[in-house]
Amino acid sequence: MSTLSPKKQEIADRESRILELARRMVLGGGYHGLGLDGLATELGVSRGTIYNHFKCKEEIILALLVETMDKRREMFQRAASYREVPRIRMAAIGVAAELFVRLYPDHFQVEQIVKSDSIWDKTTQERRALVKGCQMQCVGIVAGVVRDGVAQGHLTLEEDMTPEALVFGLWSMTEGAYSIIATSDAVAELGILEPFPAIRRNIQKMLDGFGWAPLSAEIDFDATMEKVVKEVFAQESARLKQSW
Amino acid sequence: MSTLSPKKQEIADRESRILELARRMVLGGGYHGLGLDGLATELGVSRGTIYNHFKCKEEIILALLVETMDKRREMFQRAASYREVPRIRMAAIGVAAELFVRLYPDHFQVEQIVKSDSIWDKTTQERRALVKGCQMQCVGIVAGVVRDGVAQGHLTLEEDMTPEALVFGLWSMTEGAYSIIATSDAVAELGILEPFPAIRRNIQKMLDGFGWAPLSAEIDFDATMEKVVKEVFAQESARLKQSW
DNA sequence: AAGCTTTCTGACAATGTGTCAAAAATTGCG
DNA sequence: CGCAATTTTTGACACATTGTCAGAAAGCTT
Repeated sequence: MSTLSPKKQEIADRESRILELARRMVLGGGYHGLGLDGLATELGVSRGTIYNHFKCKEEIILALLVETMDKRREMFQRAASYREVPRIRMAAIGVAAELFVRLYPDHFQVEQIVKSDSIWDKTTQERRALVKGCQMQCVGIVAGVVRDGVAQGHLTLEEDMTPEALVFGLWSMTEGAYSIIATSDAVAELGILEPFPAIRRNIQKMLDGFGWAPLSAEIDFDATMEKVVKEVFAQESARLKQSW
Repeated sequence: MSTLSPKKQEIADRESRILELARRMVLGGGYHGLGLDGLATELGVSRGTIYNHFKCKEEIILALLVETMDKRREMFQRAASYREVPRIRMAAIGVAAELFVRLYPDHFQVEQIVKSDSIWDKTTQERRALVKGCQMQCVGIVAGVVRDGVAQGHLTLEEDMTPEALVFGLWSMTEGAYSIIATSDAVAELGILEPFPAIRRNIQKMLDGFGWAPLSAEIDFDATMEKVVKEVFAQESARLKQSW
């Protein structure tokens, strides 16, 4: 079981080669940029072979989504474990989210496709469960940090306000912001030359609004986040073209 | 010029019939739910006739987007003119945004499609300009209210923070939140039974974080927003199945 | 090497978009 | 009204793309 036969190995390798190429094609031209014919040709196999790996085109797209979502979950996990007060751990998760979107700029494109098309009908139950599970785990990690903040008395949530509702706000903001950035040049036209710092600031203000101590005015969050980049995400940040 | 000839009238009517039906089809099955063959058949014309109105399928989709965006712009305009302090006018715009998304639930589906696919290449310059213009007008309206808040001393923006950057935050939050709601049942699984009040609250907290007076704790915003619904959007809210 | 199993192939069916010459309908005008 | 000019509509056609499957090829086992 330790080593696969040459043929089996080739097949296993091909699966990731398919995904790698498919990712580039989606990045280039969205849903229609991914053509199974071109994909097969480029890989030096016939179209039928692709269908030995994935039941349909939509399954490939969902597989792409799972790949990056899983990577993000792992980064969130690492950020949430940072040894600091909850509010700073939350900022570390913000660093993770930002690094993620800059490392995998295609992720949001894939996400938009999955949202736009009625893809879910065609895909297998298993893969859909993978997506959902990853999503819920990410939310769970963040909600955990919120809970810690409440437990340590740094943050008091009004009645009928749950940690999850706060996470929903953070999720909305990042999801929306990255989506706007990725699919429109409106941000530049608004005179926002550096969107990422703008997003960070808006998020900080929201957490300030909830009264989560220490407030952003009391701490140099920029320096803190840079520290997180160095200590937790050294490897990832090295792969960025533009420096943090 | 007052009345069109019968034939011209028929053609003019058909254009809106196309859009109306196309909207339903997109709502049903996303990008692929809109089939020009079915569209033509349902309308009792041949496919070629559709192409007399729109150069391609993507143009139809963009036309759908323009229709609803224009409606939203108009609602934003009305909300921003509400005779109150800026922070409440901003809340009125929030009411407009929420009413809009509830009145036109298909809008976000269309928006996702436009974002996912590389649609822009196929469409005409004119219609793209319409979209962009509408977007910018909406942002301009909201930014104007922020400026009023600053001018009246209710809000002080730190240096290198522009009104547009704040609008970007609001835009991100609403865009992201509505997108999450529309395309996933994650919100319900998070135990957020009423997402719209949750969104309102998160937005209020962000504005609180910016220190925009009067703060949400100082005013009964729920009552205020209900008043806006009654006074500014009586007609629209009547069309809602569920009450505000 | 022969036989069995797995994998691959490419022609085929099915579906969908966009085009265009010919047909049909409409309009303008004497 | 009648007829010619113009506009509009039609549907067959060309082309592209996804998914299928019987037969071919390759791999594995003894």
